[in-house]
Amino acid sequence: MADTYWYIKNCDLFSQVSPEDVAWLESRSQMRKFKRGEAVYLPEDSNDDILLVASGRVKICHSTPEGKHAILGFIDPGEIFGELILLDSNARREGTAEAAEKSVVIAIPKNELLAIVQKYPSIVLGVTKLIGVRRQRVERRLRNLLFRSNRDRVIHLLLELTEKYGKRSEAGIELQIRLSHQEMASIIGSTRETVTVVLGQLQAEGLLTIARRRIVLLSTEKLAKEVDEPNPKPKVPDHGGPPMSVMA
Amino acid sequence: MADTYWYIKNCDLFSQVSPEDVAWLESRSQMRKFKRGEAVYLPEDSNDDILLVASGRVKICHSTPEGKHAILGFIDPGEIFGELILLDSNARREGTAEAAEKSVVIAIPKNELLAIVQKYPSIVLGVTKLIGVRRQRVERRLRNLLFRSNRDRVIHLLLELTEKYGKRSEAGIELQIRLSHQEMASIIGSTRETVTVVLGQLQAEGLLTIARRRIVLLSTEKLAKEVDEPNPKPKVPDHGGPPMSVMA
DNA sequence: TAAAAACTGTATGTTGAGCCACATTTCGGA
DNA sequence: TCCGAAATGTGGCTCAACATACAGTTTTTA
Repeated sequence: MADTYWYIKNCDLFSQVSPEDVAWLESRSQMRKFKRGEAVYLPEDSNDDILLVASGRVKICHSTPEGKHAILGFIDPGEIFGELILLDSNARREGTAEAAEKSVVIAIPKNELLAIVQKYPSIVLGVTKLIGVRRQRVERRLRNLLFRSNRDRVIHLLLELTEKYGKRSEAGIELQIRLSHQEMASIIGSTRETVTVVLGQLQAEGLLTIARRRIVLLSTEKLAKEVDEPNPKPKVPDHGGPPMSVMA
Repeated sequence: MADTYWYIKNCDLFSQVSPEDVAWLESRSQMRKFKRGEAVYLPEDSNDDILLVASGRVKICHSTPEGKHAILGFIDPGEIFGELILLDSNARREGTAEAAEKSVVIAIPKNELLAIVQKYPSIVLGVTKLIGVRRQRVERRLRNLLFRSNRDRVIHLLLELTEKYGKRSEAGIELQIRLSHQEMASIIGSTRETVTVVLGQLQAEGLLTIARRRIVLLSTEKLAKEVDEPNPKPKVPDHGGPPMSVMA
């Protein structure tokens, strides 16, 4: 798998690692391709790999036997997931990961990664920060679920997506990610129908427009005001082009 | 503050640290006492300390302006909290911490702690694990909130408390922690009245008894079966005595 | 490009659990 | 030990959100 070099190098976490070590790590890693909807790992997997998204997008999910479904988060290119098994040797994965679209994932064996970590202690700090950031994200999600109405959670989600996927366009801020109502519902802990209705309301109120499954926010100020949050800035610049990570 | 030595030494995280370094760290730390209900920190605090519970118990909370209240977790003696500010220099604390009972808290200045960490890299790993464990805990909480009914969440809470505070007694397993219905409600994201009702039901069903605000679980098997979880083992041994950390 | 699959829009009945109100019991501090 | 404050027990009302159902639309893929 000679080409994964660029993928691994693209991950911020490994920016300090020498090309030789990256090459070594890559030679021990596995590249896997997934179609949209395919499972990347299951809870019962005894997998000892840390996973890196090379292209596409992976979602971390939890489901119940009764068929309820929750999405914990998305992993974009250049980001790793399944990182918690670095901490605990007998850890099992909780939940599942599935490809949100056609994706390439690099599986880095835990033990070889630990060897590299020995040599580059800065990686530990990076991983710690990553885990911390994700913990804060989950806590925020929990707060929203506890304190906010269904409608507010939709608005909140839209604003959150703005920060990561918002791209300024003529009409307003367009979200560079396509989520079905069902997916949004699974993120905010609601139902498909409710999301449909709320989005319809917001559109009727002139706060956004939806065309061909693309959401354009017309006034993030008004939306932000409604849930009493600071107005987010879109991350994706307006001079075009997909986010860097997609280039790989 | 010559006596904090034992407190700091009591924290697993610092078990590797030499007595001299512990003494130095303690000399830079502050001991603070709190009455039940007092705030240990507020979100707006620009505090640069990591906090260690010496005795008592601290709860991590979030509240809304409208007066809703959620409890994220409890910190028992020997455990640290506020650890996320180690990761990000400009991090603010989210939420608040308040003493659940009369408590003594050691405030360790971030910078001095970082100096010690330099010398004992194992601490980083410990902190990382701590953050990871807490993240998993929040994720579990999130799942419960998303997937389970109010009743099941109460049961779940009881089983969770069993693992940390359960003590086997003649009648069954007694929880060595006293929580008001309001507090339980704040933990599971419900209301005081609902918790009252559910506990009443469970008592009527013969699954537990409540006497003088002490909960005794009569059949963890049945409870566990109802929420479809493995039957938890009580952590506190039956040969008496409070948990070690209280001895300090 | 056509058929199949997935997604969206809307309406209608149902219900879990929130909120309010108040009586009663228990606790904790002086 | 007593008293005020806090916690508990119960009932009733209300409503947000879920479940169900189905028609119409868009997207995917064969």
